[in-house]
Amino acid sequence: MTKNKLEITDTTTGEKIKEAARKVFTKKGYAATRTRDIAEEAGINLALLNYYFRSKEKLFDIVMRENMQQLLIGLRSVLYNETTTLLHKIKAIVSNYINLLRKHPDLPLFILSEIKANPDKFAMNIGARTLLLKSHFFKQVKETGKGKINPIQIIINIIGLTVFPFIASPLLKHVGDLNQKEFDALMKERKKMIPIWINGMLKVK
Amino acid sequence: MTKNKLEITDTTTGEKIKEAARKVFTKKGYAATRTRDIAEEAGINLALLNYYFRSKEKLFDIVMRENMQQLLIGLRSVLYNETTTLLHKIKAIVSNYINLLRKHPDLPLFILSEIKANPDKFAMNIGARTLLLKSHFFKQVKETGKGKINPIQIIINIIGLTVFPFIASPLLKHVGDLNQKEFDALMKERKKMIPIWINGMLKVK
DNA sequence: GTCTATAATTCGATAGAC
DNA sequence: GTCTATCGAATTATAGAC
Repeated sequence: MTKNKLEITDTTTGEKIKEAARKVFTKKGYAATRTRDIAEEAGINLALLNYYFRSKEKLFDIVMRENMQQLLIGLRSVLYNETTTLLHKIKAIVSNYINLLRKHPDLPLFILSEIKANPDKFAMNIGARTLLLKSHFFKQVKETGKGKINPIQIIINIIGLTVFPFIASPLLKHVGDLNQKEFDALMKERKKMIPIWINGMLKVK
Repeated sequence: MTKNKLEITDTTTGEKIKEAARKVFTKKGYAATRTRDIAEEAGINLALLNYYFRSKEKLFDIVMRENMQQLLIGLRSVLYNETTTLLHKIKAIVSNYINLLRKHPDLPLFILSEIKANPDKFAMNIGARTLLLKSHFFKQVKETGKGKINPIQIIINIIGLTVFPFIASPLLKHVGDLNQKEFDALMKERKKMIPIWINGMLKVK
């Protein structure tokens, strides 16, 4: 939730290639990406790409690892803070992720597609699981819902309400007849509304 | 919301190939799919696939068109029914889509990925837009929210809460430590809960 | 209609000069 | 480190026999 690694503009050749790879992979997915496109985007030669990263797959793994880290950076400090209210945490999570996704709208669809395409590669360390399940945040959700609602459902809703519009943006823009500016305004409004909606879910019934 | 075209088991060779193509395309995406895989899945030869459908892309277009239709079948009759309440419509939409997605969980991620990869190909007829915007359902959402809430936000939420868990299921199963059976139980529960949550959103604030 | 064999192309990766 | 040129594998598509 702090600094944005995806925006560092390093000038070394290796970094130039990685940034080009991130851009092309994220836009087209692993299978549809040609290493030639990455080389062109980076303004270097195809051979040089293999010189630096040995193979398409190794380059992909590095880029993807950094993408995942990007999404988790700062999350722990929010989830495990024992001095803030649940509502405060929800506001922080939603607001920070919407800010991030407005800068990198292709990220979630890309990551979820690649996880589905290769679940074993992302057979994540138990850490990702415990990060959520052992957190103070999770306890707060459980307590606030007090047996009336499965906390997992609330987690799904927070993430879904936040992330889904970016995943479906081409569709939403079309059926909702929205241009980029209007879409962006909707996302800004959601930063305010999602915590209110979630709060309602925790009290309903 | 009625019959399920994806489940028709036609015995003609053309249909066998189409069903195999749907299965492989949906699982792996267009770029990662090899026509050889489709042929093998269909139990026929690679040459025969081209004999029937001329090219990988033409076969894909046909399958995708049917997939999209599948998602819209029966929707019009719900959206334009002037005799049912808004809550009743929401229940019908959510329940029917969750039922469909439990049978075809890969469908949304596949379709949204391919739309993003090739937005021009899906430059849909104005029909898809007006189907929603001119509907009685949309009027009801607008009225019920009475200026306090943008109806588009509510639409996003209905679809997002319904579809997102299927898009993110590999991730959810991992971080939530859920097996398929538990995941399925959550989705069943959401059929009941989503209309309640949406109802809360329409009254809040 | 269905098959085997192969042409034609694309793409990841490497050899080798500078 | 960086380039040009090319190899070799994979893949779509087709030719031609049955």
